[in-house]
Amino acid sequence: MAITDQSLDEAQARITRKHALNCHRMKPALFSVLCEIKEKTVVSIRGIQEEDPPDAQLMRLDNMLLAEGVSRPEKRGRGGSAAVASTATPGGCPNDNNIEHSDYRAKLSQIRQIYHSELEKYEQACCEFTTHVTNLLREQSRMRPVSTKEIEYMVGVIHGKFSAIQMQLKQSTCEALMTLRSRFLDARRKRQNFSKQATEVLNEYFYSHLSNPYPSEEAKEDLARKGGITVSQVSNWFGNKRIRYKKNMGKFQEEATIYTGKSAMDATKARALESQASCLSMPSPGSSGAFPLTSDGDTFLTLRTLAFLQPPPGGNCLQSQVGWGTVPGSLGSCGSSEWGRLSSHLPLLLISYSSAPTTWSPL
DNA sequence: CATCATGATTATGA
DNA sequence: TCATAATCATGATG
Repeated sequence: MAITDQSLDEAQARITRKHALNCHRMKPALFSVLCEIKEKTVVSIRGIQEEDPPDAQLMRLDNMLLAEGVSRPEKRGRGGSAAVASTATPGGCPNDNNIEHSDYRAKLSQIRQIYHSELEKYEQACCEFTTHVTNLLREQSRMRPVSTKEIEYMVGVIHGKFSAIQMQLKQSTCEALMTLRSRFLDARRKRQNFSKQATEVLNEYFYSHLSNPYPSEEAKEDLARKGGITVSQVSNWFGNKRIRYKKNMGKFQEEATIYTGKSAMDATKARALESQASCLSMPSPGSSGAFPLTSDGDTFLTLRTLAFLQPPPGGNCLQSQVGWGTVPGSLGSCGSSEWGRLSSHLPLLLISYSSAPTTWSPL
């Protein structure tokens, strides 16, 4: 902007005019007249506090922003009470565990950044405008009657306007959040088959722990790592697998032979074991279900144990399989034929499986 | 396009 | 809080 002589002159002129007015001998008279007029015309200024009611909506927005980790727990005075109320939800941190999508996080932080910079801008503008108006009114108060209450009122009005803008900002931020979220959820819902590696690893574990296919947290982590999937995916998989296996064991026989065969052959002593196992021949149908297993230990130990040991006393080893079903007597009906067929191919495996159906509840 | 397979979500119960 | 069972929705296949 060019500062011309002319503009300088004009400014100068304005200042002198003001000064002249202030010093004019008639000024006190003018002032009192203005006071009188005001007295008659002005409507009493109502209290400044009447912008509270529509806060329910604002609180909802605040809560959402806080829950999403967009707005921090907030130390500012304004709206502090709302923020306090919302801290009742302890999930302030984005520790949702399930939400680890990097894309999601990136977009979220982008939203957060925009939100904060906008918020700051508005606040700064609000401050500037407020001081500007205050100064203006103060200055004018020398010329005309302006009570401090009026100034406060104006400030309140300004704050009201700006908080309306803020609310709009919050609203649009929330909208952005919603769309982001829904997009993310959609993406999550979109199913993608696991890699061969993953299913392999999972199936191997499942079939070699058929007696108790409940991997511990560590085991899940291990499987997740090996399969390149998340722990919750492992959990999902096992949940689905257990129920579907139980529902239709026949359908899974082939798979079972593949995977248990695979893991069995991995062992160096597979051959020896097989011969041992075949020596056992078919345990009588009635007794097969009664073989207790040692917890969820590995199959081969179990096989060995089974091959050489009679059922140990106590027979409480199945306690960990309770979840697989609590009706011991159900074996004969639902399990035996399946196991029989399976075992005709792999006598050795029959034993490792034999404990599983014993504990399954009938369908 | 119909159908099955399968990963994810939801409702429910212990 | 976890497991189960049912269900949803999509991917794969013929």
